[in-house]
Amino acid sequence: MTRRSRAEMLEETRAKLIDAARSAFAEKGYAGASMDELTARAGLTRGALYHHFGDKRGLLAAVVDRLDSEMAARAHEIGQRHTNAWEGLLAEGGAYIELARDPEIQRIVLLDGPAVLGDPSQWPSQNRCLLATMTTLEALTKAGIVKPVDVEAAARLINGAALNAALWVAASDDADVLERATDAFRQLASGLLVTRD
Amino acid sequence: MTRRSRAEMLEETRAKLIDAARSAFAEKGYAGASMDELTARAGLTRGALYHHFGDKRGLLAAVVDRLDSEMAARAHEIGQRHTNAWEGLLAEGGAYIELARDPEIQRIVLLDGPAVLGDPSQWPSQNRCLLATMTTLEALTKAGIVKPVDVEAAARLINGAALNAALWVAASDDADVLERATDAFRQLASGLLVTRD
DNA sequence: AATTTGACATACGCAGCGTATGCGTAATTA
DNA sequence: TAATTACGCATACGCTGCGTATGTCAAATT
Repeated sequence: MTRRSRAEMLEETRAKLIDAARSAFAEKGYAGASMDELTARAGLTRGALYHHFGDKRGLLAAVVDRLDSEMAARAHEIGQRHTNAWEGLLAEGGAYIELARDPEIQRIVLLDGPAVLGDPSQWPSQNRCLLATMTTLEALTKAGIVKPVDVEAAARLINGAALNAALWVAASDDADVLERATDAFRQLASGLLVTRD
Repeated sequence: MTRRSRAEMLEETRAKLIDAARSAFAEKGYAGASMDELTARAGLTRGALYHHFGDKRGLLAAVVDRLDSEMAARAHEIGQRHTNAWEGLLAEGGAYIELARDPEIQRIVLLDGPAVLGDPSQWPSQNRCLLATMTTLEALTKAGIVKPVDVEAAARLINGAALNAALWVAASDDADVLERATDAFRQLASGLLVTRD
């Protein structure tokens, strides 16, 4: 049996709670998820929860922060794969659309998150996805590929469009909706280009 | 004293409840609003509420439907003011951004609505805003001003971008953010044009 | 005039959150 | 190493608030 320090145990408990909350929130939604059941499933009680996260909201914030990081990392990595920077931006947007098809991300980050925590752009996670897009856009303007635009504004609109599209894609069973959404996304984004297509 | 038929009373009660719910949801949020307090403020009890709307969710749906209609009407009317159809579309988008600055619309339609009722595109109101945008886009493509695009997909992305921008504008105190958002919106939308600017 | 319908009020039960409190073990100090 | 403190977590309690079952009375129907 490995000896475990107190700090290690603490981290493990936090992780167990976040994991349990992640599935519970995804399955039942934030309001529908019971803290009693959630903590019990993690082999703990509500006591642990309030000790670490203050309240139910705090737990959601922690879960959202986790998911937000994972999304940004994956999308940015996909964008990096492209040697062509412009194609990279498009791929990044497409990645958001695909990522947001994940039921966990939809329910927690896109639906319950904003309602409970308020506007995403004010989240302490600083909306890493947004920052990633801004970085990419910045590089594209400096390279003269994209018109000199307000980078933050453009990034927000692009992300908003992509995430909204994702909700649409996810809600419809039609298989070709994903393609329709990505196509339209490319067309819209081309509005930022210096030269067309 | 005017004589009132039973049907008139019914409509009046519904209206009183919807009005009360509208302010309550806007002020405290959906979860934070108490049905007891809400109905009492309207001079009624929860009995009336469950009789007319089934449950709390049903009441929210009714309120959202109301707001959705109002938004679509106002935005479309603003769009119609322009003789130039393309400028009309841009104005319509701009109108959404401005409309969504209304705290009631933000909180109820943009934040709580999706969380409680699910993806807006599945709402029974059929998202009148979306339909309005689609109609405008359809006309523009037929006129050869806009590239032949998937109208529904494009409309969804445009609306998503606009509504997201609105959340941003509302959350920041900066006065010039509204202008930055609308400018970026125009640039993005120009991606749909056959010829540039 | 008798009966039915329907719009609301009243009453009840139960789930679930937050807080106050208690307990035991690991860290700290001497 | 013995005594004390700190802290991670469990237990216990009260309160709010939703949904439902039931009651009531006036309007509509016959």
